[in-house]
Amino acid sequence: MDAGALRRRNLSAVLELVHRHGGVTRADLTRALGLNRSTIGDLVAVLAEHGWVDERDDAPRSGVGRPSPRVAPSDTRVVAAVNPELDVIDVALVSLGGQIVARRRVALDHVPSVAETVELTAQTVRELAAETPGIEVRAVGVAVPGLVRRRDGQVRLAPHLGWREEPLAGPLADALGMPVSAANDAHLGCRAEQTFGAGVGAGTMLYLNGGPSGIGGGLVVDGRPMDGAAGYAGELGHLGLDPAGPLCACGARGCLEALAPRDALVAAVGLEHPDDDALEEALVAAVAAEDDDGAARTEVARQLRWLAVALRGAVNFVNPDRVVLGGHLAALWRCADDAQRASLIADALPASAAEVTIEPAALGAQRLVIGAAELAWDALIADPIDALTSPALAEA
Amino acid sequence: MDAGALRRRNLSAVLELVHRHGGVTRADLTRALGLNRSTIGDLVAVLAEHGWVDERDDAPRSGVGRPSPRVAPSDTRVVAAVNPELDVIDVALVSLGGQIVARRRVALDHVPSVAETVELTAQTVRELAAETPGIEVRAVGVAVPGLVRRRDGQVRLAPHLGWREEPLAGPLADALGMPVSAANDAHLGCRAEQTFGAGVGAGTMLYLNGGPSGIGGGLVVDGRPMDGAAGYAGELGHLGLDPAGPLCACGARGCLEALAPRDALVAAVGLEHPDDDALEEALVAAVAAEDDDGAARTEVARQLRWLAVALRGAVNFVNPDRVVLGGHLAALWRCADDAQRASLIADALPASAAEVTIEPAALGAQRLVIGAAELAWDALIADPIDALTSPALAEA
DNA sequence: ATGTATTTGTTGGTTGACACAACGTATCAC
DNA sequence: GTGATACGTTGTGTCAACCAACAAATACAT
Repeated sequence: MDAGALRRRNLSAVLELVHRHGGVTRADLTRALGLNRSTIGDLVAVLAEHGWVDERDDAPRSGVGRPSPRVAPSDTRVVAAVNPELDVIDVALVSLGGQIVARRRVALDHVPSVAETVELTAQTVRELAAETPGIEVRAVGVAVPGLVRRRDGQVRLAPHLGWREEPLAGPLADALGMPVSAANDAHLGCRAEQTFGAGVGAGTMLYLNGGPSGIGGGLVVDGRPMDGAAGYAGELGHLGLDPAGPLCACGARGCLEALAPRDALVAAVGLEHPDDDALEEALVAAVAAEDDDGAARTEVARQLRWLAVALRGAVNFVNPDRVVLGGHLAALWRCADDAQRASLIADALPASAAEVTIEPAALGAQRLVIGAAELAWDALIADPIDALTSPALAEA
Repeated sequence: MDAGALRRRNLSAVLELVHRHGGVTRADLTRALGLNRSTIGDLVAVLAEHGWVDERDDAPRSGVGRPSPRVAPSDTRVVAAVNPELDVIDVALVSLGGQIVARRRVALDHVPSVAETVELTAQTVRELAAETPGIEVRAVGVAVPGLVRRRDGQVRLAPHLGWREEPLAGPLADALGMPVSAANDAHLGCRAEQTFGAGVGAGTMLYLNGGPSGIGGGLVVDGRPMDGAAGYAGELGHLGLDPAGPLCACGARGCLEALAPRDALVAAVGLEHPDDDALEEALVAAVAAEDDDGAARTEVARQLRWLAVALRGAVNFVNPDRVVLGGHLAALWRCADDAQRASLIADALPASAAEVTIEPAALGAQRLVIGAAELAWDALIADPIDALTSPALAEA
């Protein structure tokens, strides 16, 4: 590691702190990084000069002494976040600090092909960029509902979209002329919750998300999101819990995903195609109702029991300090009573269970685009020097 | 990160390479670290001056050009590795590079208390150090058969030894006057296999070890051993696989550990208290025998099926590129036929299963002391500058 | 055997990043 | 207002790594 790498590392550390906190004072930076005031001033000056951060005088006064200026993310340096789904392509521009500065949901009347997705995405990103004067898009992150190979952004299998072995990041990078990364949507939901949601401050975090197409998740180890060998880590839906259980889409029996399906909850409350908020509301109401016939309450209790078995194994396995539940698993959590909540990790080894807190996801519908933006920011934050001179999609 | 930290980091990187490879040429170091020849020369000179490495002229000639001297670990700088067990305390001195330079197994006629363990260990370390002229012991690592809190080396629960909430690292550090770390034995077996055994080169590795007291394990993420929030990660024996299964010692039903116990294999081959090698030999023979009555073969097949369920879930969860099996699980692997071996991950998601290789552990009976030594080396390698001036237990 | 190409170690000077100390400035408490 | 506190700024110092030139040691070709 040479001196240049040292500079890069420190710039990266400053940028990361500004990103995670959405703005910090220079005094905070000196304390957090242990560097000299003059060095921090130098680092911030470099970043400000290139337009990555702005220095403002709006920091809250914290006590006696000369006030320290706030180093705030610039809203002219953004990444694009993309989330293709069944009937919509969700595109957003996200600034340092995780703020969504522009967003457009492109409605579709059919399930998009990869080629269509690439074209519509590129077009939408260009349009959004053109609408905001002075903005520069520097990278793209894509959240795909399926298995994505991290190193080249190849979609291995997205059953929902009918995609199989389709290159995605490459063509989109060609179309937009900037780096593109892609990853699994649940992974990126985990990223988002970790950075800005219910996982802030967690060291080792387990994230489980329940959606219409199954249960996915992510794992954070020592504050770093874990990808696994190829980027498929976190598929918690396919823990085998019961050899006598129902057949799962994956071909095995008794997967968590088959034992606690979202569909069953939807059916129990008698709704059609509710979003997560509507499902949660209906479930909480149904469980709370005294005159409930019991279908919802029974199904909730049943799914909670299986969730407990899965969590017992997973908590023993990775010893997390936080577990975050999203999608319909968050709905289960919200309508569980205290005894049910306690039972979720009651059977885990006491030493591991003692240090873990369970929380519902906090970011709601913005989770995936924020997570995708995190993915795009990764490389830029890790190597700000290269990014300073890299090509950008400037305003038209 | 200041310039001093840069120096520390580079010294650490050199030391780590020398450690992992048991000696490398200076030319290798320049290539691996991307530093200038003169810088490498300087770094090596510092380490050699303080006695951590030796420069020798015995490097294999690799081609034209001036030969590069080999930077080899010195065998005078060692750490102590300790493994208390039911009837023995295993103590070894291990040099950089993982070479055991001295070892003594202190036999006991009863299960030792923590106080006895501390005293016997301290005494044995001092004796071993006194036997070898010029040797300096700089740190201690302890492999404990139980749950150990990493940050302070407190034994939470070691049922085998009857220890519960016993401080261990602190008293031993006081007795020997040097830093002491302690961790779970399966964790450290994982460390050893990762660094010097079947896990060399793996990025994400899953390690499962089967022993008389249950099934433990460890997880390596991006080349770094994962501890979890408090150091209890890797307890793979308590994945819940069958709600109708037998009761486990942990209180839950259908844990892997209860479904694939070592005892059942021992009983099937009719041995009494065999070590792992004897068990493996007997199992392989029993399964291979044509006139086998089937007890061993049936039990092996049954355990392999449960192991497959556990591996399916774990492989889907963490997407490893390598799975290493130790203890009686290695014996299972060795006597499995090709179809059985393939079935171990046949049910995992194809994308994840495609990249994983399964291997039996390679290090045998030295695994735990080597792993414990790795633990002790950690801090020294991470911060060689401090270690240069730290107190040492020199020869008497 | 001799010369040439190749690779590496060594040396002295240069560069770059951060630390340090002194000073200027802004706020708070009294 | 005055002192205390905290912080930014500036010029100088220090340390680690780089670089270029040279020397040394080997392989290979003739």
